[in-house]
Amino acid sequence: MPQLSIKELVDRYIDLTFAVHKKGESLVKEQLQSELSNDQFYTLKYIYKTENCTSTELAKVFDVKKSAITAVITKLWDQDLIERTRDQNDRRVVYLTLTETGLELYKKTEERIYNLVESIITQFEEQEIKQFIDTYEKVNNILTALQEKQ
Amino acid sequence: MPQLSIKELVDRYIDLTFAVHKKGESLVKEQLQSELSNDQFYTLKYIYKTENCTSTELAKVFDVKKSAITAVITKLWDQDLIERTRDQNDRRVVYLTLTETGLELYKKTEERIYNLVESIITQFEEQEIKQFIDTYEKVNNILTALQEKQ
DNA sequence: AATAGATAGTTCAATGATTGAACAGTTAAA
DNA sequence: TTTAACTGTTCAATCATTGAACTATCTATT
Repeated sequence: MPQLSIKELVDRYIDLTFAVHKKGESLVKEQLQSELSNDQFYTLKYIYKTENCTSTELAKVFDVKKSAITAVITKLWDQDLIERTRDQNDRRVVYLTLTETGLELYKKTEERIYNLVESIITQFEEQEIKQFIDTYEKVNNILTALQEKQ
Repeated sequence: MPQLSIKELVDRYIDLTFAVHKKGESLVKEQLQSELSNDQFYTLKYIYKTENCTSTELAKVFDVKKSAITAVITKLWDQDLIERTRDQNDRRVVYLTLTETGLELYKKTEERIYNLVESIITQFEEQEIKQFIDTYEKVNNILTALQEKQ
């Protein structure tokens, strides 16, 4: 049995990250049923999950300029899906939260994504997928460290 | 020690796919040093790796309309990075290949990406990362099957 | 052979997303 | 108090993507 070289591992990793992401995005898109774009969904999700979420933070996480975030936010705000609240101590800062409508739409679509991912994950032995996600988390930490060195 | 529920696994998986992809894209972008956009790089890569690559295939893999691919291809073609060759048996079909310049640029940037990914992968025990990539491959296969059902 | 339908790829106008630069308002530091 | 830094917005310019119409070609049916 031939030993797998580092080169082969690297190649497979690069190809897989691309392929898995593309297919995932396309399946997520179906679940959103044109009510939201993928990016709009991820934005709602991030705001929902994050205490005191700001534009600056979103710009960093989504890796786009702040003016792009303003556009995204304004579009969601126009649809009454999110609220903007000024920090009373630092009046430059605007906190983003979901409105009731926004929360409802988020929860509804989130559930569809959840079901999709669950249907994938439950095809594995618990031990295998748990190990996978643990390693994935380590990869994420390594990437974070690499980025901060920058 | 509390048992990890499916719900927690699903949540972590969803968050990780998003986070890892964003950070990866941002690090790849640095390596490309504004000579190519990420999508241009992936396009060159796909053409390089694929025998008899066509627009239709690229549109499917990148999940965009064929007119978008025409735009991408034309831009690379303008820079003399790729060639278009008509199939002599079916004259509707156009095959895409890298020019010498395209191949050179691809190889140069590919090497930088390779070094980046290698520096991540070699932080793991070989057994752990090998297992990770095997499971990743299975995830990819499941996604392919899901997409084909569509 | 003649026709109709499917397929590969392109064109082009319209739409959307992202950037870059300038800006207003606010805070922190010297 | 002045200066510098920071948060977020505006707006014009740029770039990517779509949708529809189109050309050229091939396949299947009669």
